[in-house]
Amino acid sequence: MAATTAMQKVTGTSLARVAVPRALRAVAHTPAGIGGKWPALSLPSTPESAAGQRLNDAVARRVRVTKGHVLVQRGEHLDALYAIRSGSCKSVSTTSGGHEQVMEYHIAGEVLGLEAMVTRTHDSTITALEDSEFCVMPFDRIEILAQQDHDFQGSLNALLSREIGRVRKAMLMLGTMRAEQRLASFLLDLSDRYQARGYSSHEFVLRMTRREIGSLLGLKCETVCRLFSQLHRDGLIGVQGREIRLIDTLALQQLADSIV
Amino acid sequence: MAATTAMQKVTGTSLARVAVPRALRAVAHTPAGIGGKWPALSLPSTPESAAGQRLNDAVARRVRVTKGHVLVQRGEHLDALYAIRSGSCKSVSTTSGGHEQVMEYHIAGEVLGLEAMVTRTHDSTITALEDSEFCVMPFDRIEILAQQDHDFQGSLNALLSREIGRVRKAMLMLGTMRAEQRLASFLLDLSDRYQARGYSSHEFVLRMTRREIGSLLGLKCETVCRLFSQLHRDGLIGVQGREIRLIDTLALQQLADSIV
DNA sequence: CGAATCATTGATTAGACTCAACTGAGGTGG
DNA sequence: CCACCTCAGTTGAGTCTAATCAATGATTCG
Repeated sequence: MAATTAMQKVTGTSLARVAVPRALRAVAHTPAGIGGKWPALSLPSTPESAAGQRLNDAVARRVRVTKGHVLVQRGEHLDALYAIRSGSCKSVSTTSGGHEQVMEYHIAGEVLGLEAMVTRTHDSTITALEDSEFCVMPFDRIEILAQQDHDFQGSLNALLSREIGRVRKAMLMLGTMRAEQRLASFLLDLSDRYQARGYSSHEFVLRMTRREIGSLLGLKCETVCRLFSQLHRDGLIGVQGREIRLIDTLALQQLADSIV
Repeated sequence: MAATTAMQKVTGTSLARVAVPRALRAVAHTPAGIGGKWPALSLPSTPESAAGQRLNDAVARRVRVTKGHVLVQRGEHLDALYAIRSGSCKSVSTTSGGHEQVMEYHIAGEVLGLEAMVTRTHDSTITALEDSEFCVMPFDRIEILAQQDHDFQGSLNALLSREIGRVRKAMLMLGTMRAEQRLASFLLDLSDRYQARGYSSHEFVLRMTRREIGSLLGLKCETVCRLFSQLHRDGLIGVQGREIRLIDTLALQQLADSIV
C-alpha cells in the first residue's frame, strides 16, 4: 500500500484532537490536486454511493490509522464526516448507568459521524477495528457545498435517512427477535452491504470479536459462539474463526424472518 | 371543550387520505386568523418547545380524532408534521418477518412524523391512543419557512436531533437492560417529558395497554404486569390500573442505572 | 517466549416466556 | 336494564432461552 501525497500516518490516541492540528487542516483545505480519493464509493449506484459521489467534493484529505485507534471520542464536537476508504470500525455508546454497547459496525465505503450531524456533537466513540484509511470531509466545507448545491443537500439527506432507518431496524431487531434470528439477520445485512460495495456477498471476514458482535446484537459472547457453531453444524454457514461463508442464504433469510 | 373555527372533527380511518381532501387543505393554508394554536408548547424553554415556538408559524389547521384513529399509515408520503395539542399516540413499525413493535409513545406537546423527514416516507403507522387533537403543519409550508429563516432550520434540526437521540437511547435500553430496568427507565423518561411540559412529573395516566408497553420495551404483557406489581410491592411506585404514581424516584433511578 | 485476550464448549442458573385460569371493565344487543 | 361478550389486567405453574460460571485451546502482541 503506497502512501500518497495527501496522506498522513497517525498513531496517537484521538484523531480529531491530537492528530489533526489546525495548521495541518488549513493546508488540507486546498481543494485541488487530490485525485481518486474515494474509489470504494465509485461503485454501483446505491443511494449511499450516489451521495458519496457528491461528497467526494468535500474530501479535504485522507488519514491512515492503526488498529484500535480512536477516530472520534464521545462528546466531541463534530468537525468532520469520515468515509472509510479501507478498513472498518465500530461505534460505541454508553448508558447513564455506565453500560457500553456497540451501536454500529462500519465497513469500507460507508460514511461515519452522521449520528452527530444534527446535534453537532458525537454521542458515540468510533474506533478502528483494523489498520484503516479514512477520507476526511470537514463539516464547514460540507455546509458550504450544501448551501451552494441543492442536490448535494439531497445526498446528505439520503445518508441521514439511511442512518435513521438503520437505527430503527436495529431497534426492531433487538425488540422482537431471538438470538438465532439476530445473528442470521446480522450476517444477511452484512452480506447485502458487502455486495452493494462490490465485494463478495457470501464470503467475508468479521473484524469484530465475538464479544463485540454480541454487544451489537444484545447478546453475550458465549451465546454468539454457540450460535456460530450451531449454524455451522446445520450447514447454513461456514465458520473458521472470523472468516464467514454464507452457504444457505435462503434458510438464513427464513430463519431471520420466522415468527418466533 | 369548545370547537374553534379552524377545527374539524374526523372519524374516518386514515387522516391523511380520507379526512383531509385537497380542497380543505387549500383553505386551511390561509395563514391569518388562527390564534393560540399551540398553548401546550408555549411552556418552559426546553429545546423542543423552543423549536415549537417557531413551528407555530407553520400550523395550518387543527384536527380532532377519536381513539384508535390512524393518523399516518406506514408507507405514506410525508405531507405534514403533527404536533399533539391534546391526547397521545403510538407509532408502530413492522419487521420483514411481519412482527410489529411499538417504536414510540407520544404525549401532548410532542411533534410527530419526524422519522419521515429525511426519507419523506413514513415507516411507521401512527395511531391515536385516546380522543386527541393535533396541529397540522404541512411540510411544503415548513420547507418554505426553513428556506426563509435560518433559525427555523435550526429548530427543525433540534427536533430531528432529539428524535435520533431518542431512538439510540431506546436501542441502548433494549440492548443492555433487563426487564426491571427497562420499565423503571421508561417511567422516568415519561416523568421527565411530563415535567418538561408542565404536567405533574410524579402522577400520570398511561394511555397504552400493558401489551403495548411491553412491545415498546421488548417484553411480554405478563412480564410488564408482574413488574408493575413488584415495583408497587417494593414501594417504588403506586399503581392503579393505568394510573401511575412515582413514589421513590431516586430508587427508580438507581434501579435503571444499576449495572446488571 | 510468556502474558493477555479471544474462542469454544460444558454445566448450571436465572430471568423472561408460555400457557392457563380468573377478575373486572366496557360495550352491545335483546 | 341486564345478560352476554370481549378484551385488558392479574397471578400462578412450568418451560425454555440465554446468561453465568468455569475450564481449556488458540491467537495475538509486546
